[in-house]
Amino acid sequence: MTKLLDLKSTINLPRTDFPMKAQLPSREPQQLAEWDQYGLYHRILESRANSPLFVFHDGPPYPTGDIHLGTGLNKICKDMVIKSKTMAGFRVPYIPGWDCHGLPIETKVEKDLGGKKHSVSAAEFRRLCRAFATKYIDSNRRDFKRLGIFGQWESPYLTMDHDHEAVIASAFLTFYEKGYVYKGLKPVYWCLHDRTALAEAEVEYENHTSPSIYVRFQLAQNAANGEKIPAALKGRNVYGVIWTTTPWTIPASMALAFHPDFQYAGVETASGEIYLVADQLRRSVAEACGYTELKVVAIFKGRELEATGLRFRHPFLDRLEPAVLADYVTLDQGTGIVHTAPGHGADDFRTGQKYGIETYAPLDDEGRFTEGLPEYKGKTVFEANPIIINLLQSRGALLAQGKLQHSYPHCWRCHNPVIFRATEQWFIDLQHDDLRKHSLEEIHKVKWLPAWGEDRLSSMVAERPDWCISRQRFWGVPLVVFYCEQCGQQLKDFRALRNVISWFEKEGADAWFTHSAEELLPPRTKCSCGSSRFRKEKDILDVWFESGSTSLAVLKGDMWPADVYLEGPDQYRGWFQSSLLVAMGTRGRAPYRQVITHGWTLDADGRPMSKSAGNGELPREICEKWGADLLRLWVTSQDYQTDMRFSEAMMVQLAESYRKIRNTFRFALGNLAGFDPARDMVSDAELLEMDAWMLHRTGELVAQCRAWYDAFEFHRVFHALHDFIVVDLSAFYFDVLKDRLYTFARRNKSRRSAQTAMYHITSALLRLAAPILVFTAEEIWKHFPRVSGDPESIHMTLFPAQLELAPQVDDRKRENWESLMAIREQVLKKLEEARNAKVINSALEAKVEMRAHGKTLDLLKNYSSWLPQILIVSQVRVGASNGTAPASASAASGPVDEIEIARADGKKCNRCWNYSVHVGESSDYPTVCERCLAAIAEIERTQDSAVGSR
RNA sequence: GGGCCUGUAGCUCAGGUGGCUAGAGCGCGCCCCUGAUAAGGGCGAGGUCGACUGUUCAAGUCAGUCCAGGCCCA
Repeated sequence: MTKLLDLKSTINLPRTDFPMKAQLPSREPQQLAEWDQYGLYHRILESRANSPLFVFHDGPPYPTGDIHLGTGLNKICKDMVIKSKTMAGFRVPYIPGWDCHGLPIETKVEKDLGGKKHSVSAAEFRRLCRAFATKYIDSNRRDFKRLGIFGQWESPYLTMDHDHEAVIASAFLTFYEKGYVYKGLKPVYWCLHDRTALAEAEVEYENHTSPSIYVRFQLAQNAANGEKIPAALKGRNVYGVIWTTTPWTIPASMALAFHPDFQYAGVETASGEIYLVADQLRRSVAEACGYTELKVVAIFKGRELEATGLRFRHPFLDRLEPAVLADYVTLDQGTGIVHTAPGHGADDFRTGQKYGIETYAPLDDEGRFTEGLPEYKGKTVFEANPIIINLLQSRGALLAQGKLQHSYPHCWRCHNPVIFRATEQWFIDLQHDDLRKHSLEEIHKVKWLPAWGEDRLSSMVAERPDWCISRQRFWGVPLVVFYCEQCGQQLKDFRALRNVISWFEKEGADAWFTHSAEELLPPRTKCSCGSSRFRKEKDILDVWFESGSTSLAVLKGDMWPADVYLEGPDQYRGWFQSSLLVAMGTRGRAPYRQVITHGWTLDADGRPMSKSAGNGELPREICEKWGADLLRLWVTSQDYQTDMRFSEAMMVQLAESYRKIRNTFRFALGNLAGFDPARDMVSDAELLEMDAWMLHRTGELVAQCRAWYDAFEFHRVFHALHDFIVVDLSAFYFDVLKDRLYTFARRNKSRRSAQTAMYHITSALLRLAAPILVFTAEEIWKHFPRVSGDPESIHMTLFPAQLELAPQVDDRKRENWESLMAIREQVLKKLEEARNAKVINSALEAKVEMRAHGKTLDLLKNYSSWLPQILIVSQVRVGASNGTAPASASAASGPVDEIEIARADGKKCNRCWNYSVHVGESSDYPTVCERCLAAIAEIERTQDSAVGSR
C-alpha cells in the first residue's frame, strides 16, 4: 500500500540560487577579480590559437583626467567588436593604448611647477610629464577594466614607451629620407613678452583696445595687364578701400582679398575718385570715412575683379598687391575687402599659399621690424601702430581712424596681447610623390561605416594644406635633424641619422635631451663640407604624427594593416587622417581595411557633454550607481553611428529592461534545476511540436543576430533579443510551459521536451547576449547546466549556429503555429472582455467556444489538444460556423468567426488549478483532476517525487 | 559662413528599389493573478513620420527650400 503523496510536493516549481536582484555595482567587481585571477583574456586567446586572426587597433586616449562618457562609449563599442568577433570564431587580440605626449600634459605640469618651468632642465621637465601621464594611465585603466573590457591591460602600448618613441622617430626619418619633409614659414601665435610660440590652447581672449583704420590702396593702371581693367575704371583714379585693426601689419600686406560672390561697387566721390567697396557696405564706409558718394559707376562680382588681374599699389612700399579671392571675407564690418598679410594671419597664410604669395613677416622674436622704412624699422609692432597711421596719413592713404574695443588673443602666462607671426616650421609636402593623390585612392578602397565617412575624409584630405609637423615644445619626440655647425646644412646621411633610433630604443627620446649630437651620431660622421660638428634641431613632432604612427609600433608582422579602426567623428580630422598619411608615407597603403565611427555623447536635451558645460557623466559613477552592464546596455540600446543621448530617465528604463531579461533567464535556470543535458535531453524527433517550433524560431533569431553582429549593428541585436525575450518567451512560451513543467512528472518525456527546448534557447540567447551583458551572462553561465567540454567562461564559447537549433519543422507546421498565434491573440481580447464583464478572473476559469470554417476549422480540430495550453484556459470547444462572418458582437477581427467565453465546467483541481468535471473521481486524491491523477500515478511508479530526489 | 551628418509615438528603435488604417519594445492607464512573487499575465490610449513647397494616380520613403541639433573647419 503506497503512502499518499502531499500534493504540493509533487509540483515542480522553479528552483535556483541565481538571485533575482542583480546588485551589479557590488557583484561586478567580484567577477572582475575572478576573471583577473583566471587570466581570462589570455585564456581566450590561447583557446583561439589556431583561429583566423582579426585585428582591431585601438585609438589611444589622452591621459589628462578621468575618462568621460564619450570615452566609455568608445571603449565599449570596441569591446563589443572584439567580443563578437571572438565569439564568431576569430582570434582577436586587444592591445589598448594611450597617447602620452603633448601640450595638455606640459601645461598641467607647468602649472604644478608654478611658473618655475625654466628652473628645471628639459630632461627633468620630461620626467615630470612622464610621471603625470603614468598616474592617469593607471586610473584610466582601472576605469576601463571596470566596464568589462577584456584586453592586454598589463602591457598596453604607450606612445612614450622607448620602443614606441623609436618607431615614431623612425617614421619621421622615413618621410625625411623620401623627401616629403621641408622647412617653411607659417604664422603661429607669438608672445612678444615671453618670446615664444604659443599653441592655440595657450591663448586666452581678453578685451583690448586697438586702432581701427580705413586705408585706400590705389589701383595700378599702368601695369602690364592694364588693358584688362574694366572700362568704367580705366584711366580713373581708383582705390580699393580696406579696414584693419592692426596697422602694423600694413608693411607685410601682400594682397587685397575679395569675396568671390559679393557685389562690389565702384562709387564716385565728390573729389572725382572712385572707391571700390562691397556694395552692401558702401554707405557705412562712406559715413565712416567722411566722403560723399555721388554715384555708383559700376558693379562687379568679386570673382570678376580677381579674374581681371587687378593690382593695387602699397601705400608706402614699392609693391603691387593682387586682388585675390577668399571666402572668409564678411560683410559684418569693414569694407568687404581685406588686406592680406600671409605672414601675420592664419587665413591670410592659407590665401597666400593658394596664390603662391610670399609669407612675409619682417619681425624678430621681440616683435621689432627688421626691415622697412626708417620711420618704423627697429620699433616693436605696438610702437609702430601710431607711426604707421601717421605714415599712411602723410601718403594720403588714410581715410579714417578710430579706436575699437574687442576681444583679442592674449598670452595665458603673461597676459600681454599676442600677435600672429610667421616662423620657421617643418612640413610634410602632400604633393611630393603624389602623397595626396595616393591617399585619396586608398581612402576609396577602405570600407567606411557609416558610408559617408569616405566622402568626409576624402574632402578633408583633398582640401588640407601641407602638414605642419613641428612644435616648439619639450614633451614629445624630437625631429631627428642635425645642422652642420660650419655650413649650416642639414645632415642627410640617413645611416648616421638612424643611429639615433637605437639610442631611443635604449633610453627613449630623452636621449635627445641628455646627449650631445656627437654622442648620438656614429663616430666620424661628417658633413659634406667636411665638418664633424653638429647642432640638434630643437623642435619636436606634432603629437598627431605620433598617434598616426601607432599602427607601425603596435601591429607587428602580419597584424598590419588592421581590420578595423573605430573612433568618434572628430577623428576624421585627427587620427583617421594622421594614421592614413603616416602609413601612406611609410608603407604606401592605408593602415586599416575598415573604419567605423560612433556618434557624440549628448545630454538629455541634446547638448554635447563637456566638462565646461557641467553636463558630463563619468562612467565610473555610472558603474557605481547602475553597473557596467547597464552602461553597456545603454550603448547597445541606441544606434551608436548617430549621436548618443544619455539621461537618468533612459537609465531607469534600461534598468527595467535589464530586470526583465534577468528574470526571464532566472525562470529558465529555475526550470532547468536538476536537468542533466547528457541524461535528460530528448532527441529532435521526440520534441513536442511547439517546442520544436520555438527552437526553430530561436534559430531564426540566431541567424539574424549573427548577421547584425557581422555588420556591427549592435542595437539591432539588443532590440531583437529583448523583444524575443519579452514577447515570445516571457509572455508566451514560458507562460504556456508552466503547466507542463510544474505539473508533469519530473522526468516525464513531455516535460523533458520542454526542458530540452529551454536549455537550447537559454544557451543560445545567453551566448548572443554575452558581448553586451558581459557580467550578467557570466553569472548566468555559472548557474547553467553545463556539459563536459563547456568552457569555464561564457566568453570562451562560440556564438550558436542556426542549424544546431533547427529540428525538422516544415513550412506547413510553421504556418500552422503562426495561425494559432493569431487565433490566440484574438481569444485573448475576448478573455479580457470576459474579465471586465466579471465572467472570469483567471483565464483558467474560462471555457472557450470557437466556431470557424474552412482551413481555420481544420486547424483548430487538428490542434485541439494544444488549444487549452496555448490559451492557458481550462476548456476549449471547437465547432463549425456557417461559413459567413457573423455581424454579432461576439465576432472579433481574426481567423475565428465566433468566440464565446463562459465559466469552465466542473471544479478547480487543487493541484494544477485547471477546471475539470472529473475532479473528485478518485477517492485517494478527491481534489484532483484526471490529468493530475495520471501524473501522480507516474510519480508513484517512478518513485520520483519533486522532493528529495535528484 | 563652409564641408559632412542627424531629426518617425514620452523614451529607444523598425519601416530595400514610393502604394499601410505608419509598426515594435519600454514607459503610461485600466484589469487579472499570487506556484517566476520587491515577480508573472492581459487589454488600452499615445504619431499632421522636424516645417514648407514641389514631382507623382500615390511620399515617412524622391527633389528643392527652410528650421532645430551634432562633428570638423573658418
